[in-house]
Amino acid sequence: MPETTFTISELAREFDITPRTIRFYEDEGLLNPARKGMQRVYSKKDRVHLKLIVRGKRLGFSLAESKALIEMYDPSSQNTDQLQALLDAIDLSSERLAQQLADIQIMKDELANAKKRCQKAMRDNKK
Amino acid sequence: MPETTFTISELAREFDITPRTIRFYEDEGLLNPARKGMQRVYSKKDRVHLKLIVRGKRLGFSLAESKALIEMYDPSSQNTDQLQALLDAIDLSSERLAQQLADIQIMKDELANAKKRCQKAMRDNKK
DNA sequence: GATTCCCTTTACGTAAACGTAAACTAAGGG
DNA sequence: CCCTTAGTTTACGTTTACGTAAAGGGAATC
Repeated sequence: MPETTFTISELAREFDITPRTIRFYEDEGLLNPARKGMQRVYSKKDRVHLKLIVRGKRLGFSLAESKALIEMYDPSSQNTDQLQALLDAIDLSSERLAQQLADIQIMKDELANAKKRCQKAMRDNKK
Repeated sequence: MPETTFTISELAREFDITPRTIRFYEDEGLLNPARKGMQRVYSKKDRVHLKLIVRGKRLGFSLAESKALIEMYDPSSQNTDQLQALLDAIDLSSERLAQQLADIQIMKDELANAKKRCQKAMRDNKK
């Protein structure tokens, strides 16, 4: 059976962040680990949420945005208005990702050009 | 002949930021507009740089990173060591973009799933 | 039983990226 | 000549996302 719970430092190591950071995410309402006495005990679900936060950070998402993403995970037990708001939020996030995809394509092209110019400059330097 | 220079408020409108923000980028060394008396006069090149900054922001780049990207634009007049450092920086940025590309793909899938669950929950609510 | 870890809370500090307000200048219109 | 409309500098304020002590609890190990 694979490990089913995690300590704070295990997760910190895995995601290359500090325990302080993980506790901060909890303060901000993005995580809700169980407790065994005083100590936090993280479930697989908590780990999934943390993974989402870290991935969001790489894409420039604020913690508030990542929090919204986490809340998209369990749409049950919501009334119709909330569900509609969720759908709208999902569409908004999708648009943002599409924009980022386009931005990345442009940047990749520009970096490729920069690389060529750079290599040319190096050749010119040699002579 | 298309417009060849721009005022600060023109650029602010175009990129949906404030003049304060543009001046701040100048303070940080990311822009170097000409002056006509006291007023800043932005060239097409300045505009390209600003566009790069704004795109970088959408991808979560810090201003320091965007500054580095701008400096990749003109690799001439650099010695060999600097050029090698530039090439390394370009490769690093490319890796980062590749990671972001993968992150976006995962997020898109997850959002699609969330959307399905959400729509299902709405159907269940109706009944 | 003292040391060593790993965990905890509380709280002040900090860097980045601007926002906001004050006080001023310079150009153009009525 | 006054007013309005950009633009300018200077400077302090604010939010986000943590960093960094300080002070301590609890279990294991020497």
